[in-house]
Amino acid sequence: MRSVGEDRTGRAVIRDEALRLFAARGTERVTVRQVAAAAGASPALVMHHFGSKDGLRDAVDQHVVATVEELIAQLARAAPADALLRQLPPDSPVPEYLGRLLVEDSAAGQRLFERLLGASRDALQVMVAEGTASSGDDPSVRAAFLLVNDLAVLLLRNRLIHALDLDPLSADGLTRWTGEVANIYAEGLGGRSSSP
Amino acid sequence: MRSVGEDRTGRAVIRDEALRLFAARGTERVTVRQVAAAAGASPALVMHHFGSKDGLRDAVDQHVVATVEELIAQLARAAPADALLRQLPPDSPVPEYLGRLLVEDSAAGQRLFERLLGASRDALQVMVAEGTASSGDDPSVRAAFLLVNDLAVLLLRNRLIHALDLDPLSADGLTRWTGEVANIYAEGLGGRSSSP
DNA sequence: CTTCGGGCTGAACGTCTGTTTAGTATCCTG
DNA sequence: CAGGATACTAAACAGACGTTCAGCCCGAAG
Repeated sequence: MRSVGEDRTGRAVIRDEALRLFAARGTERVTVRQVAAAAGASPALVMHHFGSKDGLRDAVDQHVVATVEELIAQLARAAPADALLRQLPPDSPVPEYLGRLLVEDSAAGQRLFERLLGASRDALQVMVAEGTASSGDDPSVRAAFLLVNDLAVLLLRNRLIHALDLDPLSADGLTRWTGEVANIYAEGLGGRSSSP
Repeated sequence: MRSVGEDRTGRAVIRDEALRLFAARGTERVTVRQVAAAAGASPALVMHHFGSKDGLRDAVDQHVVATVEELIAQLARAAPADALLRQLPPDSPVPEYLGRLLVEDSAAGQRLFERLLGASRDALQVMVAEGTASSGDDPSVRAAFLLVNDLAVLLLRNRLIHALDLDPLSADGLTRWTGEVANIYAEGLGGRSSSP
């Protein structure tokens, strides 16, 4: 099955194609046969490697979570979550899959969210120590607010692309978005514009 | 099929039960047979009233969109989107369904998002006119940011419930959440606590 | 009373699903 | 070279799915 120039194992090819399809259409709307066809394999091979469709989904989950953990580890501290995404190729299916993972009621998604919330808490504490932020009346809620604001862009990316004609995860979009966010976080909604 | 004290039509019962199930599990994971059973009817009756499962989903979409439009209309101007949700019963399936509607790639969801973005723009302009906010360097992005921050709570509600042990849509949760948000919007992240 | 039409049902249909099975080719290992 | 694991396939299976169909029940209209 593997084509000549291909260095991934057949298992990895199937996993990657599943990731692409799951991200684009959602797990439920993608069949094992479609994954197999996209990977140039037979449905039975998918079962051979992953045991079941659930097993395939678990493997994709695990792969995406590992990718995200790696990104978090690279930017150890105080880096805005948006910046993480610059490290992914612009057509990566990871952000969209991540969105689905976080919205669905899966154990993997809940675990990941709690991990991210911890990272958000840490980042906030660093900023407090640096004097660039206050921890607010309710530090847990403040950290959660900062996190979900970053994640919202992921979850509503397609809505924003069509409504604003701007992909908030493109280079241009990221600049405009984070610019406005930094502005608000610095001085609140009332703050004078940075270019008055 | 209608029970004695029931004043809804059979059609409405099916639509409401479908809304409940779709909100909880997602459209794909709910079968026509499950909706029919929940409504105390036969699968064939669902088809009789809605033509197809897609027709049922369209009817639910339309009903939810109408509910939301009504809420928007009631609080004509400058009210935080969170406050809208106080008007719904605490166990209403509408917020969760709304979240799914906005995340999925449906035309209805896109239309609704654009409507909400318009409302957010209007609210921001009102605040600017009142002098309680600046329109920022990029008013469109600023309005979008404010909107998706409100929507993020909807989309990640279940994650927050489990991670913080706090439902941001409960009375208590809404107070804590909006308190922190108001704090940040008023003075930015660096602003001194409101109860020092 | 008859007729009509909408609410409603049980049973079936064809299709698609995830999965199993039995078997072939390929490659490493001893 | 023997032999056993591993990668892989075609074909079939059982069940669930959305949907269709023929017909029942019952209140309203003529």
